[in-house]
Amino acid sequence: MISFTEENYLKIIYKLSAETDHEISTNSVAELTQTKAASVTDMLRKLSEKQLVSYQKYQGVRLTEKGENLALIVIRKHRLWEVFLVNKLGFNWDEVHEIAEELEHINSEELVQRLDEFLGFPQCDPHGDPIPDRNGRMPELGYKNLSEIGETQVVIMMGVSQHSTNFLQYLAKIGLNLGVIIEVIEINDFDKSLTIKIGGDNQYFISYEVAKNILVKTF
Amino acid sequence: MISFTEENYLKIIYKLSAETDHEISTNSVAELTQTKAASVTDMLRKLSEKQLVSYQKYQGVRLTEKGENLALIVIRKHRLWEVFLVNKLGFNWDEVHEIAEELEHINSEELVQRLDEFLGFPQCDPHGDPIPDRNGRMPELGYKNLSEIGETQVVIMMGVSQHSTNFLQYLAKIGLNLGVIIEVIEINDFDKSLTIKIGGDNQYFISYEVAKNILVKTF
DNA sequence: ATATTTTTTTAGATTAGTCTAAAATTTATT
DNA sequence: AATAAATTTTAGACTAATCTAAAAAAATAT
Ligand SMILES: [Mn+2]
Ligand SMILES: [Mn+2]
Ligand SMILES: [Mn+2]
Ligand SMILES: [Mn+2]
Repeated sequence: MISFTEENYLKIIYKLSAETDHEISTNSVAELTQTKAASVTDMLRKLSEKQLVSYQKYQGVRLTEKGENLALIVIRKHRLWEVFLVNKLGFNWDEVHEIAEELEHINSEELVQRLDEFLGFPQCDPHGDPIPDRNGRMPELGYKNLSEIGETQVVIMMGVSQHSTNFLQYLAKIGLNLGVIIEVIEINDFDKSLTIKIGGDNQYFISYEVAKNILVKTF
Repeated sequence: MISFTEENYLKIIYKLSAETDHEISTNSVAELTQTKAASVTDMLRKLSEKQLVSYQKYQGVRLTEKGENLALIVIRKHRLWEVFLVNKLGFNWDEVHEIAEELEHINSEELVQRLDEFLGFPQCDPHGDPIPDRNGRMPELGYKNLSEIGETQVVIMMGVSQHSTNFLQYLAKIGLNLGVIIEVIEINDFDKSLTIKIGGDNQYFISYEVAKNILVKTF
């Protein structure tokens, strides 16, 4: 069997792997698990024995197919529960991440299937992240980061790629909600910050850092 | 903070306390937690330090008010999740106990409140067990055990006080479902076993052991 | 090419929860 | 009341997950 803790490591290695095709470093895992590098080394050896990651000391780590499948199952559960919390229980999208961090470890395939059905087989979670199907296949939603959009283009906001309460509440404050129409007015060459128009109305100035974490759909 | 494991001990001590007004023995706790007496002793000392139980060595254990409140919160969560699984996800009542054993440890008051509301503030779970309110007060449902009912009396089945899959599937087989009408035809003096008529139709012979675990409402 | 810095691993300890085997205490039986 | 039996606790050990401090390896800078 796989423990709660092991599942968290797999999920975090998966997330880091999405951003690079190199092996993942011990330190970067330590940062996300909020543990020390020494603890990560121990866990990597254990996961490696279970054939969930391939790991050579000093060379970083990579998920095996088996490890990736398990990671995707956990992510599927996390995102389905987030949909449940928002669509059925009426939570705000900035309130659900922590609860889903617990719910994602509940162990029952039957439960996940029935939950999926109960929610109407959603394609993405309240933050716009795609939900893997029962076989771990991620639907391709084709969203882009707002930071990749050129001047004068008009897009619809579909999600975020950062879930911290801070960030989500900042977005709410300036009116960046799911489904709003965003026009890129101007991009500052120097720091890539941008001026945008939200809903054809208010004009706002946002940093590159913020834009990078906003998912949009082009027309 | 209180751990998953500690919560399970509290719940089990609560359950045992309902059947007696003596202190609870180390061995009886060990049996329900599926651990050894030595492990229970360790845990009782720990719970005692946290003021969740009162415990003197060799004298058995009893919940403090604080411990009882925590136990009731866990039981509330367990039963609400069981209602969710049956009423919303369409599980059978004999399939939900194990899953609820995991869900009951999810930590969020807000979640429990919203779930309660979403379910329409149910008074009892799919097995007929009362659901404590947010303050830990158990609704008084006034159900009796079928074993206490006299000959010729007619009652409605409202629940069970034993949740094992075995038992529930046996009930399903002979047609003892929630809401059925049961007439006590004859009680055997010797072993207290009884002959009953289910739904005005089929006549069945059931043991005292079974009757003791069936909750009924009189007219 | 060395030296310095950073990253990673090892060594040794700690805490929670569990176990077995032995000792202590309580309960039951003669 | 003394002995036997059952229950409970202690002692000592184990595993999972973590930590700090020191050692080893890799990356970077001179
Ligand atoms: Mn989340
Ligand atoms: Mn999400
Ligand atoms: Mn149950
Ligand atoms: Mn129940």
